[in-house]
Amino acid sequence: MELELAASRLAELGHSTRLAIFRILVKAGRQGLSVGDIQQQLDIPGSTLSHHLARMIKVDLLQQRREGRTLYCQLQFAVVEALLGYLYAECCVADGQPWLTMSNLAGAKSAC
Amino acid sequence: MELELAASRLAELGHSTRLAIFRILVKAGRQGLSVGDIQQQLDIPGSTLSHHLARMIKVDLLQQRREGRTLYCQLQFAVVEALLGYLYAECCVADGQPWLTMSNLAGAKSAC
DNA sequence: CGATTATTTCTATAAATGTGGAAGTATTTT
DNA sequence: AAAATACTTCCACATTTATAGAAATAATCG
Repeated sequence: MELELAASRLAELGHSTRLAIFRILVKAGRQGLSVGDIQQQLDIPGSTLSHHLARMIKVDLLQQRREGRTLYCQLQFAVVEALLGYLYAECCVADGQPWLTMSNLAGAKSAC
Repeated sequence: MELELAASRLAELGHSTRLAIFRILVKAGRQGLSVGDIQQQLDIPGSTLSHHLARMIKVDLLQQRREGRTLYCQLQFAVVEALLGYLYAECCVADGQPWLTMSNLAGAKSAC
């Protein structure tokens, strides 16, 4: 992933409402969650939510699929993985040696 | 790190100029790099660069230290680590099992 | 078909952001 | 002390973004 694309995706994650959506959708897993359910969890107007979802879709962070009159949002897990991979790659080497190691992350990750 | 703080930091990384600064400063390591050197690498007006640096400083992504008339910028590596750790933690579990594994990341990381 | 549900698109508006020239500040040099 | 260097702050302006009500679209139900 090139810098411009990574930046545009990070920018979308860089908003509290959208980061909250991201969290909800990670938890929801591959099958996703309906817009209405997301709205209920966030308690924001539909048009506002729709705006944020559209932005995330635009940069491929998520997808929607329709089932009847319900729209389900699913995270594009591969894209998220690529984005984190990009960041991680950027953080590979500082002072001539890896500074962000797997175990550093594992430490942070252990909190979950 | 709470959601609001993480979002504000992601937002700062979510701009191509600032993400470029981030890359440069990772490479520069702990001792950092002067504003002038960053400016030379990016080829942008000083006032614009200063604006972006100020934003990154505001969310603790970087620090400045003065040496004579030169200001050195250093990444706050611990903060970056915490931010990535937060993201990883959020990505821990999907569909009742870990989906972003260390080896997934290692794959992405191997590109560097 | 008309009503209901689910969600988006339209529209307006306020606030934040990005950009860069010009002027100002800090520090060193001569 | 004046000049030079290294930046920042101030300012103005254009663009983007966030928010949310109202109207429109899509799909199902009675």
